Formats: sequence, C-alpha cells, structure tokens
Amino acid sequence: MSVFSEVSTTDLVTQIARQITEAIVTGHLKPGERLTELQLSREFGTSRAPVREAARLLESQGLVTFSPRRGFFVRTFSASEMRDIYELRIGLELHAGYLAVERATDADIAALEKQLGRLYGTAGQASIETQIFEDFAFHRMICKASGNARLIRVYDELATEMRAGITLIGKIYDDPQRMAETHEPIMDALRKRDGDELREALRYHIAVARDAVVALFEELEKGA
Amino acid sequence: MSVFSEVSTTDLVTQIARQITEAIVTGHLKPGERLTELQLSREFGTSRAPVREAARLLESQGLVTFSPRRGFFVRTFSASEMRDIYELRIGLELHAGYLAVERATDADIAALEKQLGRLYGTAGQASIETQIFEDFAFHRMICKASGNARLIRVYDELATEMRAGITLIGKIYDDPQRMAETHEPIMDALRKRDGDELREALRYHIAVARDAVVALFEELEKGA
DNA sequence: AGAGTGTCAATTGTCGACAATCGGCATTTT
DNA sequence: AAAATGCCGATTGTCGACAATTGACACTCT
Repeated sequence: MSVFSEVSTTDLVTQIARQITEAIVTGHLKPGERLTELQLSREFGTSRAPVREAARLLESQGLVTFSPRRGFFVRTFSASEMRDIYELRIGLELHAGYLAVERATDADIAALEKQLGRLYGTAGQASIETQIFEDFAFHRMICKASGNARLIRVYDELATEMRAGITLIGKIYDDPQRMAETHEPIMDALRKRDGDELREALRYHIAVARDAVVALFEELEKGA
Repeated sequence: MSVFSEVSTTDLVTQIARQITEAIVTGHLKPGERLTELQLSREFGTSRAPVREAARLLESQGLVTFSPRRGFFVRTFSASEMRDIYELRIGLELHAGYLAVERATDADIAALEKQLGRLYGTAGQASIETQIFEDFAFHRMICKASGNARLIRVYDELATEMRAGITLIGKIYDDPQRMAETHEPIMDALRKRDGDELREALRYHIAVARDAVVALFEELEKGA
C-alpha cells in the first residue's frame, strides 16, 4: 500500500486560470487589456468553454472584470485601490501577527528565519521578480503561523493583486539589501514573541510599502 | 438627457450564481449536496454552460467546492472553519472600526443609528432570517464607514459564509431584544469616536458570537 | 464639415452533442 | 459468503455551431 503518490488530475480550467493569473501578475497581460475568448482558446489549444470558466474564477477573485456582451478585461488598478489593498493588508497581517505570537511553533519561527535569509540572498543577484516573490513569501509565513486558513486565503488574494500592481510600476526596491533589513524588526519581535512590538513593526513596515506604492501610482496617474 | 435610467442587463450567469448563493445561504441547498449541472440547468431553463460558469464563480468564493470529474458540491463547514471565519472577522472588523472612527461622516453615524433602530424593530416580530440579515447589515455599515472598498468585499464574502453556517444550526439568537442591546456599546463608542473603546466593544461582541456559533457547531459534530 | 444612420466584421451568449469517466450494482470467482 | 471484477446508467469535459450583440467604419443628408 501507499507506494504510489496521487496522480494530478489538474483540469483544464485550473491550468488556464493559473496561466492567465501568471500572465497578469508578470505584466504580460496589461490592465484594461481585453481577453478575447477565441484568441485565448486558440493559444491554449482548447475551445472557448474552459477559457470562460477560468475567466469566471478570476473574475470572482477580482483579477479580471467582466462586462456583459463585451467580455473579460484585465483588471485595472488605481492609486486609491492600491491604497485600499495595502490598508486592508495592514489590518490582516497585524491580526495574523497577533495570532501568530501565541500560536507559532518553533518550527514556524525557524522557517521564518530561513526565509529572512533567503531575502538577504536575493540581494544583488536575483531578479526583481524573485525579490518580490521571496518578500511576499516571508509575509505569507506570518499569516501561515496564525493558523487561520481563511486568513491565508485572503492574504493570497491580496498578494496576487499587489504583485500585479507592483509589476506595473516596475521598480520598487531600490536596494534589496535594505529591503531585507527592514524585516529585522519584525523578526525580532517574533523571536521574542512580543505581540505589541510585532504589531508596531508590521504596521510600520507595511505602511512604508503602502506609501511607496501609492506614491508611484499617483505619479503614474498624473502622467497619464 | 438623463431622463432614462440604465436598463439592467443582468446576464444569465450572474442570475444563476445569485440564486444558488441564496439557496445555500437559506439552507435549501445543504452542505455536501451535489450540484448536478443538468438538473440545475433544467430548473433554470438554460443549458449547462451558464450553470458551470456560475458554479465557478461560487467556487472561487468558497461557497461550493469542485472535484474534477465529480462535479460541484455545496461547501461544508466545520467548527474549526467557522472559528477561523469569525476570528478573521474580528481582525477585519476591528480594523474597519479603527478606520471608521477617523473617517465616518455624520451621515454614516446617523445611518448606523437608524440601523440599530431596525435591529430593535426586528425583536418579537421579524423572522429569524430578517434578524440575521439586519444584524449583518449593521456590521456591514461599519465596514462601509471605513471607506475601504476592498475591505467590504472581504466582509461580504465572510458574511455569506457566516449566514450559510448560521442557517445550518438554526437557532442563534434566543432573545432578539438582547441581541439588539449588545450593539449599544459599539454604537456608544462610535458616537464618541473612541477608537480603543470601539475596538474593545467589537472584539467582545464578535467573540461572543464566535463562541456561540463554534459551540453549536461542535455540538453538531459530536452528534454526527 | 458635422451629425446622424446604416452596414459589417468581430466577438460574445448559449446551446446541443458526443466522448470520457465515475460510482454503484450485478456477477463471477475462490 | 466475501472479495474482486465487469458492466451500465448517470454525469462531467469539451467541443463546434449558430444567433445576438457590439463597436467601428463608411455613408448619407443637411
């Protein structure tokens, strides 16, 4: 028994949804761009039905919008929407931290230490996409340590939106080394399991990111 | 100009999604129940395609689950999942309150007063569904007063899940009058725009609800 | 020229059909 | 009789087709 591992029956719809998500997050599909069903279905080598279903999944996640009789479009991000997203993230992640301080196992803490190491590792060599990815992975671990699966789902949705938004503005971390360092206060508070200190560290850390992103978006909007 | 109001082009998929959601929330569709595409499509008088798309929307919202080659099923709720949901709601709503204290307009406060009145109004005469609905409406207004649209979206999703869960256990408010009264501390803090007091009032209020719901779910699970 | 109208290609909305697969029941085997 | 196998109806996965609608362009009329 149990010699074989389960075979993945990833259905078409899920695969397509994943690919479209990836294309949006990496900027290959730009906000406002139309998702023509026929064209996509040809690229995927399928009919339109699975494409439509995948698009519905993404619609519900807010990654694409839908207008009846007009079709699906890549979701656009305004500065104020990005502010809302980051602001919500503050509430979410502070709550995650509050819970994590009580519930995090030593293994959780160790994993976070390791992830922080990876953050430093990205400095100077990894692509900007990798840096962003590892950054989000760190914060996701905090949510994970909260032990609240529902919370993680919301975080993942927010993270997808943030990644899509950040990709738009291109640069965000002028100094990867410094980016890693700004996580130290968070890690410190976690090591000490000091809830108040963790909340403050997170609040500051995310607020800085929020201000940077929102400022860049406002720049972008002024230019456009 | 502007003599006519826009005509609603609610597309089939949205209508179907709404009806299925309603059926789940009201308990006409029970957790674990299979959503047979052909049967649903016949009831809606459509083909299977729109039904599948609607189901995908709900899947992404977590209201239904999907197994490849097996189909869509009404999502089940465990006691621990309900705890996660309420726990997340605490984080979310406290953050909403924190923001609302600063941003709520006088009109927002007035609307909340009015809604509190409606809560009292449901006591003794309205159906339990109405009581639940008005209760959630009150809390939704707090989220609305936060001015964060993204936050409201998450709240709405959680509210749908909570309503579906509560419907399962049937009773929840033994005393509607008392239910309304427990909102007074929240309203008080809002009137004074006292952030800390509001947070404490909300935390207590929701924690009580959480404990009640989780206890009933554990009862349910023990029985089954 | 400019506003309004007609026309048409492109695209979406929905459908019915067919193959693939699943779960349960009957049947066989030991 | 219990377990394994084979079979069959029910259901899903995907497709191609056709009608309806849209947006853009060309055209007309003043």
